[in-house]
Amino acid sequence: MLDAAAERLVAQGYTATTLREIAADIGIKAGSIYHHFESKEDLFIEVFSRGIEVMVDAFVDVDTAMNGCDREPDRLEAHVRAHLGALFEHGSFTAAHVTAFFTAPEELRSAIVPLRDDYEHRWNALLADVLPELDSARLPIARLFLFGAMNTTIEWFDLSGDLSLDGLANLITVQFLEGVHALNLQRSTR
Amino acid sequence: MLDAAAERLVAQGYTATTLREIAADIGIKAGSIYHHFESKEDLFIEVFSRGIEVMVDAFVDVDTAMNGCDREPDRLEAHVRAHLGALFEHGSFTAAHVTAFFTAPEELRSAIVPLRDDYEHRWNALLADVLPELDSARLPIARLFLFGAMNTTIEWFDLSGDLSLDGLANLITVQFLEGVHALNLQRSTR
DNA sequence: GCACCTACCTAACGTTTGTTAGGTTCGCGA
DNA sequence: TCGCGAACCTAACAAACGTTAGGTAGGTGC
Repeated sequence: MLDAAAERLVAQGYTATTLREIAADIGIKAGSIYHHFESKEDLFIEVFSRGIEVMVDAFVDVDTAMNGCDREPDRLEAHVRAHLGALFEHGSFTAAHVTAFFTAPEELRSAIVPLRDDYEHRWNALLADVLPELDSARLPIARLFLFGAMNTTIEWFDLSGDLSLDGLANLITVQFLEGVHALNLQRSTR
Repeated sequence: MLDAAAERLVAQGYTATTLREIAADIGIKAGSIYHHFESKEDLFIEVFSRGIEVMVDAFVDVDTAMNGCDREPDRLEAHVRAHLGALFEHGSFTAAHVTAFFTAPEELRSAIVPLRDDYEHRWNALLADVLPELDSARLPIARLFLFGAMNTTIEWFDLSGDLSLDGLANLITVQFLEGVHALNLQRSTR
């Protein structure tokens, strides 16, 4: 049922997704949803929360697996790969979150924001490690750049195409890192 | 009226934007909208179309202004600046297009796709000039990268902040170009 | 065998939506 | 001055929405 809700979210956004559709997808009637959730808002809070949980879990997994790694670029690439994995390989929750979060009403969003902040803080800490030359003002911008590059892939990347998720993660990581380095060079030589 | 519709689109998406709201914003009643447009779909087709027109106009302007320019990176940066300008400086049409296009029903989208294709082709041609070393398979991916970087700025960039639009355009262009160069180096030395 | 809970259903409610038919106001051209 | 069309209004329509109250089938524990 949560899966069905997430898939509808990806395809149609919050307002256009009706409880009757979700119910029909799993073979029950709309009223029965209220046996499991108090409201439409409640249901989608759960969906969006799981979307972040999937991302955070993937992040933590990489952190522990990469514990002894001393090559920072490799650590970053592993995390990029994990984020893309959350988007494409672990159901529709993360994809629903990334595409439909801003289509949800404000009251719902504010309930989710703390979870989002947690995930963003983890990335800020990671980027501060990988790119120690970046001052604290530029760091969030760099993160937003990277998030933009990763999250817009859901609009065009095809899992069954020529490019693999590993390849895509490498592409994004290299392009991001070299881009940031180039910006630093440009600034310091001016 | 089109402006009001565009602003509502940015804030709420397609389905959540009602004709009564738009009418109230400009001081008329919902029924009166049908004197100017045949349907809600028709109204928003016009909004989305203008969103692209603004981008295409900005693109063409740069093309003519930069006619005698032989430094390709500068040409690219000017186009990036123009795209960002369309997003932030020429009303809400382009912003509405970029944020809400995927929240619109499929029938409406398919009416707009040809216009989108036209704009994408212009960018493909531009990138083919600026990055002649890129083969035709990688070129659309590079464009999607760049579009992702530019379009996600509407979610966080603040016109009244420290960073100017010129500065942002330079940031994105340098980061993009150097990233692509680095990828090519990595490939050719393997 | 009885009570009870979970999971679902039916049927309706009030509201809001896009849309329409018919009427009013106002300004311009002949 | 008359006619006409553009711009807008009122009032309602059917459909769809989230939501609720009350009822039913089946399994579990005592």
